[in-house]
Amino acid sequence: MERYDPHAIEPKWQRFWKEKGFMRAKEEGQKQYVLVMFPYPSGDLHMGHLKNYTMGDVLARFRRVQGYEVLHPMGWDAFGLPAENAALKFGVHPRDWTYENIRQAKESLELMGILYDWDREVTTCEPDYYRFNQWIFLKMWEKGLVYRAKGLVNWCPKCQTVLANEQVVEGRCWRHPDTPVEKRELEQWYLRITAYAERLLRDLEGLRWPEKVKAMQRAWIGRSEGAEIHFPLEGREEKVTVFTTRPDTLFGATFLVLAPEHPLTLALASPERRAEVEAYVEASRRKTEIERQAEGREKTGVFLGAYALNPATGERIPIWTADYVLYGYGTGAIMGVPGHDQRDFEFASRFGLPIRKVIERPGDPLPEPLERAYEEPGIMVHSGPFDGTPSEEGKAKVVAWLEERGLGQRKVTYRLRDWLISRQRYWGTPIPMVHCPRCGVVPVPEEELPVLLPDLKEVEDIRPKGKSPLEAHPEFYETTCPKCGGPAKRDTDTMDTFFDSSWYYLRYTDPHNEILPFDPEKARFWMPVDQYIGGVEHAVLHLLYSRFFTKFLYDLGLVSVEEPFQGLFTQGMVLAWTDFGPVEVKGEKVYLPEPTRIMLEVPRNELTLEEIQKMGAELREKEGRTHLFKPAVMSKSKGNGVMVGPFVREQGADIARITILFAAPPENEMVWTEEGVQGAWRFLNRVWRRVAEDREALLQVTEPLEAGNLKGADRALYAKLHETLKKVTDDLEALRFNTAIAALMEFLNALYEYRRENPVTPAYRRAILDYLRMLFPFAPHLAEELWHWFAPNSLFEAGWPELDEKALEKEVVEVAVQVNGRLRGTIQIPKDAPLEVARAEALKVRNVQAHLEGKEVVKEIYVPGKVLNLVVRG
RNA sequence: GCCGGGGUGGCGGAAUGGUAGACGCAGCGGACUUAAAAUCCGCUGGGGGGUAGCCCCCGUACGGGUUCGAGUCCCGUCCCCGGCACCA
Repeated sequence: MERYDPHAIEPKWQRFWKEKGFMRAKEEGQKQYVLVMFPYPSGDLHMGHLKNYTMGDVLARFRRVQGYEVLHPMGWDAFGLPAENAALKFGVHPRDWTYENIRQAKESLELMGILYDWDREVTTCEPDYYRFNQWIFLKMWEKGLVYRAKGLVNWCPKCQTVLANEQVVEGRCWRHPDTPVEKRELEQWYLRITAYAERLLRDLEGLRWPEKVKAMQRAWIGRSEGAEIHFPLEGREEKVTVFTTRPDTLFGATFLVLAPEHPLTLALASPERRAEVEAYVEASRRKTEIERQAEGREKTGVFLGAYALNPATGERIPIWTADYVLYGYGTGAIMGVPGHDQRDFEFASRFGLPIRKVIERPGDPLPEPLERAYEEPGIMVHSGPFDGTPSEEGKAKVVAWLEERGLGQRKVTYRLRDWLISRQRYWGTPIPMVHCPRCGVVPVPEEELPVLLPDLKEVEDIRPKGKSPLEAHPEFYETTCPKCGGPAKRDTDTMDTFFDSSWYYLRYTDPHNEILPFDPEKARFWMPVDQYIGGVEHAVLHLLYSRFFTKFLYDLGLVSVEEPFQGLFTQGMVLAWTDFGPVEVKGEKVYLPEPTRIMLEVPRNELTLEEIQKMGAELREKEGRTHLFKPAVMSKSKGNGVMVGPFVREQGADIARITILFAAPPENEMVWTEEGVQGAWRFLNRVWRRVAEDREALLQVTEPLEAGNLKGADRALYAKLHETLKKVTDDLEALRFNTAIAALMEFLNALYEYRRENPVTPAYRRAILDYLRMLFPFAPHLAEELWHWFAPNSLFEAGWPELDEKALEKEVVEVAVQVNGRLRGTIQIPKDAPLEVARAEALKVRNVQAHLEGKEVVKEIYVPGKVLNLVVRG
């Protein structure tokens, strides 16, 4: 008998599938769009990268054999900083570096047996693609969704470019977690995503997405209902408008606070206070987000020397500026209600401002003076005509009162900001705009697209310098104005690469279209993506932007759906045991040569054994020394990645696939281990041997299977086959790959058990062949090889086994017998046996008898096929 | 602090309100082998009892509750992971 040798069979079937084009997608029949977030091509791939694509491949194959037309495409998010950085480091052009990486990645994907419709490959750095970035940008411009504005923006000193709000994480650059983001005053391009805030929020409801991701998007959009209230100024015509969610506390507003950046802050400062106010504004502008946070929550601020009037009480109240008020939210100004907002309370306490109670706690009156702000609902007091009103009702009543007098109005505010898309970098899509000294900003006419990214040959040309590298290239920016024909200058910034990835899934539906980004009819056929698979790190980046783009294109009539991704699955990461270096162990303490921050808030170089255990780490001997090992996310920098090429060449693609899929539920983290690989190998080898040992006998079975007339072991095997089929099918539908494989292992055990006692029969033959069909999505090479021993066609053509519902109906079932809810035995009875039969059978069980001894049965609960519970007394 | 998700053997993890621990890893015992590997068979939550077939008790973070019956539902508490965080 031949041995299972993955190396001998895998390349053969990979070539076969490719030649046959089983994954070529056609617009006919029932469709399934299976999509995995396309990668940034960064080099050789390790198993951490491959988990996603393996999951997508399993699902795509499953859908294909189920009979769907499946769109399972792949492409490359090819613009971006790493290519430039590599160019700077190695002196190679970003394009060459990118394409070499794409070549390597493709090779890894093919080695794993992951099949795509490569005719639809999309690479975002190609002019054929990015010309439509420019096209979409111009359409947005036409619709008023693109604008240029000057303001304080986030600047990453490492990237040497501005960032969108979504790309700032805890005050730091998302790509450089060690680098605080600075603020700069710049004029930049924005997309008006805020115009879609309400729809982006509302349409989350219907999506089959993880609750976690929906919650993150909701929080990011940050809708809140309240009111804008206008406070007249003392001695001036203008008013200060504030936003509040608590109009019911208006009578308790004893001061106003403007954000330092608010235009009125400097304008309102009195001559005596001016210097101090200016200094405060200047200081807060210089502070990074990180520095602000480092100061703790200690409130700072200065009095402007100006006063406003509380529109409800007519009271004269002071106006301050403080950096706890954010310019970007609401109106950038608040009314200070220290009695009922803890932040205002702290501010008022620090600066001696009056604190007034205007909401009373029902049943348990608040102490006076207040010890802290009372923020819960209550009854309005000291509020003139509103006294006695419950505060929740008071909100609407106060707003109505204000509206009647023209002092304010109801208002819904969002935290979402417009998307800053300019980037001062080379390797991206040029922004198709021209600056004309006479006509101002003029869009490049559609027929002149694409605005080509010039091919900069010198590394120094690419290096970011705090402004766009293209700024140094007159051959690029010198142009004529499309409107007046006079000399003009092209915009030299490039687009955020998230623009590229915001519509790539639409390009797959029609990747070669030269006139439009895609044919609306083709998009209509394929959209929406039925199952999207990717990392949770894009919860408020790519996934939000893509939803925005889809809605925009929907409004243009180009897409028929308002939401791009019906189903979303966020997979867990792949970890590997990682050597964190030698350590010294003394008693209960472990000493590291350098301070570490693995799992610690503060870096330390001393750990206790208990801490090590708690963080899931281990001490292992290596070359005569003790090393600290701990599972860590596979990454190039840690050098702990199991590389695809070498692994597949030594062990095999199917083994890698099973290892990844079986180790843990796909949404969880998984640790790649040698034991896991061993287990996968054992499983597949067992499949091989089961089939190989019976190969000749199976070929000799010619009589057809009569499912209705099976007896004994054959009948049991057939029933188990269909139970397994149901389980595997359901699990695949829900992407529960680990339990699907567990069911396949269980059935394999049943096949071994069967053959210990029984010959090869038609029922057994059917079980083996259907088994291979079920195994196909998971371990396609092995399944295809074994299948071909018995059949001339491919498993792609064999289809998914049809479920025989009748086989699931057991005639004899095992029923648990409980006495007072505790298991005391089991009985075998016909499926539909009445209570009398079940009771009679149960009473024959000795252990049940023992527990009924001398007791009276007062109640019998019988769930046919499940349980008989005898409730006794005495 | 707020929001989301969790807490089940030595480990990864299974369980539509109905026999907790499927499947696998690790471990233990046996067969085969000169030996090892591989493979095959068996055992494997904790405690106790019995010559044995087996039986009993405890057990899904903790405390209550609903129910004939709770890992699953409800209330409260603790802990862990992830996200957000001066958003008025």
